[in-house]
Amino acid sequence: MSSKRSVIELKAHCASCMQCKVRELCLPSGLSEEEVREVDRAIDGRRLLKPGEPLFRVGQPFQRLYMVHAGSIKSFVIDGDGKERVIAFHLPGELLGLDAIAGKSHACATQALETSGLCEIPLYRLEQLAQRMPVLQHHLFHLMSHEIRQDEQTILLGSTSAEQRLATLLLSLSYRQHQRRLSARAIRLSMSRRDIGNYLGLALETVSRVFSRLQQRGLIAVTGREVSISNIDALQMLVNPGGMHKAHEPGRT
Amino acid sequence: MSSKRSVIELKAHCASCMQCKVRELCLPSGLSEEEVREVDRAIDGRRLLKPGEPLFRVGQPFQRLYMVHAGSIKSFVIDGDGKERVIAFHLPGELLGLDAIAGKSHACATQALETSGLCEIPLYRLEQLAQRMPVLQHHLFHLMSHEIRQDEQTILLGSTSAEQRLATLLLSLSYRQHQRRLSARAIRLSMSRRDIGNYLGLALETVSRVFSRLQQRGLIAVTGREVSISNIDALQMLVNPGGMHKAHEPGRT
DNA sequence: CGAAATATTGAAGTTATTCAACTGGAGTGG
DNA sequence: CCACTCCAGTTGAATAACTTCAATATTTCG
Repeated sequence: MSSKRSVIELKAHCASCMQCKVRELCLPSGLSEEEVREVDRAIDGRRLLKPGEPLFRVGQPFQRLYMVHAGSIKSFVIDGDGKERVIAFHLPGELLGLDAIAGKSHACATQALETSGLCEIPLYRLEQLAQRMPVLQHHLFHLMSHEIRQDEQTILLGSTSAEQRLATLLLSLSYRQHQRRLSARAIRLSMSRRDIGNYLGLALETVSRVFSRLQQRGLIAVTGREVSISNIDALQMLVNPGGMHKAHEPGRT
Repeated sequence: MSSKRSVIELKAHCASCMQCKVRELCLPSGLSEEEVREVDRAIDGRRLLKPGEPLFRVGQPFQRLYMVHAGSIKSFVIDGDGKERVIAFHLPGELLGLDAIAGKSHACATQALETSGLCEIPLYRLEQLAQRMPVLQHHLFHLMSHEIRQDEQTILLGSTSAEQRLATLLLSLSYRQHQRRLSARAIRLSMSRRDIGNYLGLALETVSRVFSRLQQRGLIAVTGREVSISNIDALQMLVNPGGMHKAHEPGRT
């Protein structure tokens, strides 16, 4: 049973913040050993999600934040026509639920794209800790600011072509893998073409066509959900013609 | 001199947080009188901007947050082709610069759409105060969460039609005016058709055409930058067909 | 292996963009 | 006070981009 094996793996990796791979991106960033242990104690649960399993739903009362530990998660809403609209894809080290602090209940739903592990942290515990730890308080502001920055990047997709949108997504995934010490060239997409379309505001057929076009032009190599970036500079140029400065600092997805 | 008169008005209104009209939306929200006075003392300047005047630019080192006190502000970036892409319009009571905490420098530029007043608050002062005032700390998280929520709403525009996009903007402006105890029906747009297009990801001609179409169908009445919403329910239906529940809680712009 | 889900590709149809002409109001100067 | 200019906005016609519908291929998984 792959699920059982995953649980074991998860327990091994996620037993404590001290050994966590995404520790630097996560809440403990910048804290002393003792402080990390305190944060660790504030975590009131770990969850393992199977592919497609929901984490929380729209309107569900907000209780805790979730840190992605492993795997990947999509957040989305369902519009009046019943059509899904993806807001973001979340990778390990990214915090979920930040948009729910303001409204007391979740504004979007979340679902695992693959087997994923998450750490659960009640907000009130976090606020208590932040009250005593200026570094943690600042880091929380930092994390939220980062989220805003990423969302702004995503907003800008609205006024770009289909090719630019997909290129932006690929570069974002590439950059975030790189941040996590994974290959910046080889990407395994955990989401379907439909999810990508829903995220980028394109029909899934358009996504498929753009993949083909980018491959034909030699920018990427695609095999199903395996994408290899052959010419990262050309992709950058596509996203931001008149490339300017700025070596590498795209956004989340 | 309209500028001089505005300065006087601004000084009168903005001299202290205690009498500020947007106090409930702003930082003092939920604080005791004494605490409000402390926040007031943390404000290290007020600025008056004339129409079109920039507040900060992309890449400018981040130093302080700005609270819109009066008027309206747009935030935007310039892409590689030199084209402007508007990220948001900000009304009184909204905090600017939150996206810069993470990157140490501003990710977008800002500019006044009309004569506008702002309060400047250094982040480090705010963090110091939040360290001593749990309510303020929580309110800051709340404000940032709200910003994230709004940005998510804006992201969703990417997958909608031109009509839905414009309707969403109008409803957002309407709601925010309502929040500020102004008319929810009569809107005076402080931004040009071009700005609206850049924000919505549409050509300015399309914006103009959609205004005309919505007017023909009796949903709104348009006279230049004066827009009156005639049928708010129909507008809601346009944005969210299969209207569902949810009386009134759209987003920022 | 076979069924179901996912992905690709083509052709027709829709929507929004672009280019271009025109309107109307605000401000300037004769 | 009117003519002139400039800018914002509107409208039309042709074009380009994306979507939709439909058929086919491929992968996944029980």
